[in-house]
Amino acid sequence: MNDGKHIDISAHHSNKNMSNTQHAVNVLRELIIDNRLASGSNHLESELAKMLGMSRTPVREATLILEAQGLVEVKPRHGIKILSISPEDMDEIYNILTELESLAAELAAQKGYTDNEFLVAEGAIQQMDEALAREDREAWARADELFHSELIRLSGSERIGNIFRMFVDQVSRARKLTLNLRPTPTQSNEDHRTVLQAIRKGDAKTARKIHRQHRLQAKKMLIALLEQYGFHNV
Amino acid sequence: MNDGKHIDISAHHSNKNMSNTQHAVNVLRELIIDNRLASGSNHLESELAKMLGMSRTPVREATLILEAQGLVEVKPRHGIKILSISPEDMDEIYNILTELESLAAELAAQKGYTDNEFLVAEGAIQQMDEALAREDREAWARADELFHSELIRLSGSERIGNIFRMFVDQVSRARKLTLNLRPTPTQSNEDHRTVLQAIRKGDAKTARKIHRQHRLQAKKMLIALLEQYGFHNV
DNA sequence: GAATATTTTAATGTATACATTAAATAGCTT
DNA sequence: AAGCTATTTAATGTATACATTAAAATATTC
Repeated sequence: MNDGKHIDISAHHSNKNMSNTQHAVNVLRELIIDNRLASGSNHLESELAKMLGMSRTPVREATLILEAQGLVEVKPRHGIKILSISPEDMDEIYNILTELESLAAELAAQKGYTDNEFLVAEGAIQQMDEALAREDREAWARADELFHSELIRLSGSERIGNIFRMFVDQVSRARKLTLNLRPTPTQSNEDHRTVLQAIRKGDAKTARKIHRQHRLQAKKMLIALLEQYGFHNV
Repeated sequence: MNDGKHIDISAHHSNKNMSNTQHAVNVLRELIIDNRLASGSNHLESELAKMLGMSRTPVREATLILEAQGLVEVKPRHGIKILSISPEDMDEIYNILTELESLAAELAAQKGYTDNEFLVAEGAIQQMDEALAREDREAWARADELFHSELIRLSGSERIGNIFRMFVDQVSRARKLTLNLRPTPTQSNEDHRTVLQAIRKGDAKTARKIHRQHRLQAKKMLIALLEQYGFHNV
């Protein structure tokens, strides 16, 4: 069921004090969002266990956790399926992310943070500017991710964070795929600046509104790209 | 770690063709949301396994799934902890439910459903009226739940549904607790009618707005009750 | 030869034995 | 007796053997 290709699973995870189950979750998650375990592919428990150098037990546990996070589907006699994402899935997920992030922006604005709480978010915006200036899209994407997760962090809601990360993982492959197909994201940087400014001023309504528009715009663009290039299952 | 009290786990689940793991998830979930496994209590794997009449393996798998759904916390040497809900948690969860349901209302309105698609939602509203008339709060709560989950169903989004159910489960005990403490929910019935009317007319904006207000109002009332009665951990 | 019944196979589901390890306890040392 | 160390204990974490079962392969019937 696998081509036997060697897969480097050393990853960036210090296996120290970590159960095999947790390690399996981390490694499999990384393999999936990096598209090294191809979306749509099926894998036997024993295959994954062999690959990860452990027995089936922790692998089974890991796949159940990953299933709860929407990354795989465990189908009794057909192996563990790496779920793919269609334009319709993107629409669904971005709708949810839009709501969660808009809520996060609103909550962050209501917190009355002091200036030094925004250092990371500001840094992210600056990195985005710099990346854009030298046309480094990878760097831009990393900074963009940082800004968005920082926004979530500033909301102070652990639960929003959990759901957010879950869905960001689900769309990760599609995001990477469109990174070099999309137009230069100048508007994004502008939007982020405006949102952060509103949060800083405690203007929850504006923060919410602008961020919402920002996300809806991104959704529209991404889905159009996926459809234009015929990516029906990423 | 348990008082040994007999617990009826026959539940309403036909164990037919269902794995022990799935069965354990269903039974434990029900015991938790019914408060028969007290919030805050800790339980050993072996204790739960004995209670459910199966080995530790499927119980372990079940607890991992329930942990991913936010109902328990698996703490290595302290057992499986049934998570309790504070007023702050309620605030967090209701904020998320508000966004998800408002989104669902908007999406439902955009679907252009025909009249017979609203039969269940209408039935729920009617049941709520009847329950209110005879002051049967249990029946009212059931019908209210039905209306809300029907709204989610009408959104057509499986993912919204999954997250929705997850958080509804998490607040279930608090909800039951406040059911007989809250004022007569006449406004709720009115709101539901208005939202459904907007959805029927395809007025997404209104559906969203009214439902949002409806939920924010409910949140405020519930949290006030919890604090007023000193329920810091439900 | 197509359709059906039977056997085989291979994967998952489950129980259990064992390994590991954090906490509790007992035993020293001063 | 307080504080440290060693030992014991009990729970989780993991591997593995076994049970179950869906799918595949084979045999059988007409």
